[in-house]
Amino acid sequence: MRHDGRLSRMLHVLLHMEEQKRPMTSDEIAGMLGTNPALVRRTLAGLREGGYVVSERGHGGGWMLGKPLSEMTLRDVYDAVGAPEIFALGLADDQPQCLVEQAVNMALRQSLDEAKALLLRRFAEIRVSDLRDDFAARAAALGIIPGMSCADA
Amino acid sequence: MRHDGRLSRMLHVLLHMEEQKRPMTSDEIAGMLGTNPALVRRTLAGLREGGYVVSERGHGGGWMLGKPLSEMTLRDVYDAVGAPEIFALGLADDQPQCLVEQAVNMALRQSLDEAKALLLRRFAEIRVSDLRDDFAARAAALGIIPGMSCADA
DNA sequence: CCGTTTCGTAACTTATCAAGTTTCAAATAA
DNA sequence: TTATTTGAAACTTGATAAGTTACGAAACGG
Ligand code: FES
Ligand code: FES
Repeated sequence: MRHDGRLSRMLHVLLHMEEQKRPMTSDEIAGMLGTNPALVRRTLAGLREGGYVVSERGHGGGWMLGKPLSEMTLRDVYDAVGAPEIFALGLADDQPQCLVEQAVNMALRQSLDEAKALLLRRFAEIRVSDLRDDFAARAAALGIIPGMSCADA
Repeated sequence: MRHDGRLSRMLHVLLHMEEQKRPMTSDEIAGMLGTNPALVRRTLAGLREGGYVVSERGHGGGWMLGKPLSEMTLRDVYDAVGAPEIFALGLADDQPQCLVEQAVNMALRQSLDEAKALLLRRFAEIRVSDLRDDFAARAAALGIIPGMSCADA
């Protein structure tokens, strides 16, 4: 199944945004992600509504962090990109007449809901700044100087 | 995102199959599920390989259970339908050069893997016969006679 | 044997939706 | 004014589960 990479992409962008003190344009970000600026605007628009980033138009404009990475959890970002569907697995029919199918749905829903709750709980425990810190620690251990490392950027 | 209903559908079929002692044709099953016989054959083929159902061709042929529902778990059925992708959420790039993106991937993978492990553990704990029992108990409590209740069937 | 039923399988079409693309208006700064 | 950059709408593309069509093979009845 085709998957939804919005959360993944936005986390990547936020981390790079912190490194750059200046505003980043949608074009720059699109180049980084290997995608296009319209998609970047579309997706970052959600983060702007939550105050996680701010945008400015015109000369010297672009996108900057709206608050420190330590004040955003993965859950916040997940919600900001529209709380996309988590599971590819689904029910054949949400409101079936068939009592047998209702029993199937009930059991599957319960297991899926548990897994979803666990995932969102984990997301709420992880600050975006934790990703940066983990990364910095690992890079330091390898003797690598942190920073942009993408061929596209 | 479009979701994968194979597990859900196959559980539904297995439960109905137990009620009927005679073989059920792909056409009957397709009518039940509101789908078509080719899809039924395609999906049940996986269950046949695991011995969960058996099929017979020709006059009076069709599909029957290959073992009792108490000897199949949801995990077994999940595997038999091809262990489909569980998550709609995915990574933008599985093997990125960018160290920042690697950090994002690592964090997301860990959370997703935990949720997946929990889900599959739950699936392994639930026997298909448990669904039938739950259903029967609830139906009895409501004073409903268990059996086919689908308008299509 | 022959005709019917039913699965087995492959090839093709459809529906869906995130992602990609195009386009232009509006705002901002030089 | 002119160049830059976001904002937003409309449209196309790509991927794939599901749906469809078609025909062969097997089993059975007569
Ligand atoms: S995209 Fe992360 S380093 Fe360029
Ligand atoms: S499909 Fe379950 S009762 Fe008909």
